[in-house]
Amino acid sequence: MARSEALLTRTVARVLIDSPLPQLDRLFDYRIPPALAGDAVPGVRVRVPLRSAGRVADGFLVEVAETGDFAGTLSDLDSVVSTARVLTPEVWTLARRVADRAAGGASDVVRLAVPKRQVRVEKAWLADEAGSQVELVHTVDVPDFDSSRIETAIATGARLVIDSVPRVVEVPGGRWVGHWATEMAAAATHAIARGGSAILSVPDYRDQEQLVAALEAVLPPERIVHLDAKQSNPDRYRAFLACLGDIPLAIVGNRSVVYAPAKRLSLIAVWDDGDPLHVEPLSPYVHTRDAALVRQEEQGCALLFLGHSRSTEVERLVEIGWLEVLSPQRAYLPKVIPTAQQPAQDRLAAQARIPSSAWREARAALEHGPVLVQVARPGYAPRLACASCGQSARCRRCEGPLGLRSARSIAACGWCGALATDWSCSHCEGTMLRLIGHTAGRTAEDLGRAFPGVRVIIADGERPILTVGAEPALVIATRGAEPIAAGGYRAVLLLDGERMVARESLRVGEDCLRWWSNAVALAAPGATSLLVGVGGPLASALATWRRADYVHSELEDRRRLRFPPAVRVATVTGSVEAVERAVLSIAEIDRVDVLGPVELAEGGVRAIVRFDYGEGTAVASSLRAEVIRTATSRRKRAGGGGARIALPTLKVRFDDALSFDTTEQDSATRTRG
DNA sequence: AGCACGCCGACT
DNA sequence: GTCGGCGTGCTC
Repeated sequence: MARSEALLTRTVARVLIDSPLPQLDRLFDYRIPPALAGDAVPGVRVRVPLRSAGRVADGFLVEVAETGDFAGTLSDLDSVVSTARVLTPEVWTLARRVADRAAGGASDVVRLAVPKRQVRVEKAWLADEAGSQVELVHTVDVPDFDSSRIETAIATGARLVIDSVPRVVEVPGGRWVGHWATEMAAAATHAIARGGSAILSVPDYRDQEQLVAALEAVLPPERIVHLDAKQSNPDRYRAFLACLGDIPLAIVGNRSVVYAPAKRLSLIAVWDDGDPLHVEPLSPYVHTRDAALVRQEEQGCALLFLGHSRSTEVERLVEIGWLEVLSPQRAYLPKVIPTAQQPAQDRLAAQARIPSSAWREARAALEHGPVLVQVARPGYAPRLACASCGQSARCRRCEGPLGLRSARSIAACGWCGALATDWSCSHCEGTMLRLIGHTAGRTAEDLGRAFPGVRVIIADGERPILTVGAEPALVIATRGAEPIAAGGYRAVLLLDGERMVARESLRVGEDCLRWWSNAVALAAPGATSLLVGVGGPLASALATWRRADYVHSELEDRRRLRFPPAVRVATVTGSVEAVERAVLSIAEIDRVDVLGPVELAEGGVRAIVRFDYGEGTAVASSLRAEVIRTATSRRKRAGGGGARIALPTLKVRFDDALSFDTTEQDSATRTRG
């Protein structure tokens, strides 16, 4: 009796409206009419009236309460769309926290977390209540690692960085995969054997294929579920609903899999967090790494970052003690030799610009099996450099890259907008600037001709190839699109290092190290990798395989210059007045500094705001308030004549890895290959 | 976004 | 007198 009375008083439904509008990004209270009391439970999809009768909006019922915080009279819930409780409390909390951290809307995150409803799929799932029988799962030791460390991590909810073994291995079924995939799969068996689920996030489908192959070797098929963008809507929804069931699963997918409604989540593992595909391209642009960190904190599950190299973000977390490093039990040192750009003796090799030592090495290796040639992607934007020493031209004030807004204009800083009027080179004191254009890419035909009589395989974005056999072949691949060779490559040639290093980006160093390390990890044991035309600390970091030392010093530089990830950044874009007000709203916060604003070619301006991690909450909530204010109050932009263009409203983007780069090139070509 | 409310110009 | 223009503001 007391129970039904309690039920009767709990008649307020708190609802998240499914809308991208920032001013609707909060909970709305509705009365639950008695007829809906049974179905109106947290997590279900609902329809609610909004503003006026007749107008209904979709939403999610987030909680049921006795009283709301709304003073006026409540409207009635219109209907409960279905009894499936698709927005679990954990995922709701995660979405809210992640959105707040990025000054975005929770429903934008929920839209990534909960796929579009598929009525047929949902009905079938609701009808199939009887839990199917499941096989017992046996744990598998994490190869080459102290498995007890990973077991303990999963039991205690620890956070680890795993230096993956740079090898390829054969899994039952004859598939060759990266060793990292077997590491991740083995960790998942430990989570599932303890009765918990594992979320495994990889940047792209090529990685996913390897991981699924590794999982199939150690788990029964009904324990593996994938959730990714390439699936059809019904498949995706079916996989999503499967996560809600009682059976612990290995849930595999790309970036948005971190929001999967995993039952009793005990592990999140992220492969290669430095890959830009881990950045969500939709607002609020949350990185897999950040969502995973928030979710780990919230749910106390274990968190693993696996990679062949380390991002500066992960390095920072290691240095502040948030992550612990786990290395293989014995050191795997791939043989990497940096070679100078000396001309080849062979005429055809010289024409293809392959140094003689590299050519000899490849020639010999081709007797025994496949050889990988990694090349850069075509086409980088031109940059400004010192005319005498060739070093990239940097702003005297903030170290930003100089660029030309138009062909005849004066050089200006891409970050702070300062004009480079009396520029002089910080390396050689030269005062003349020169525009460096693209270097003609070496064609695959040129490369093939240098090795007459050898089969040539080309792998890039247009010609994706996942695997090649063990027989001799010259495999020419753009970075990131390298196929896996059965048994590993007999030699690896990293040809375009010089061009990759010349890319105008804050992240060049760590990116190059990641591209090269991932290619080197495809070599057979004992095979040589040659890094052509690159010297200095980057080359020696690769040759000594002490990549963490390099990333450490890179992070030191960023600290000195107050660049991310030593600090956090937010880009604020919009009309002059809107950006001005937004910047003003955070001016009082400690140690906030502003670069710019600079004018944008598309109209409007952009400022970059820098702040310490500790001030993130304050900065995000102030900027969010400004976004809501600009969206609500109609901008009256008379201007006299009536040139009232649809001015860009205020946009805020946190932690954009590219915000310090002038070449937006890579944002357009972010997909691999 | 939509949609209502509100406060000034030319209409039966 | 009032019908309707769109600038302004709110949505439980």
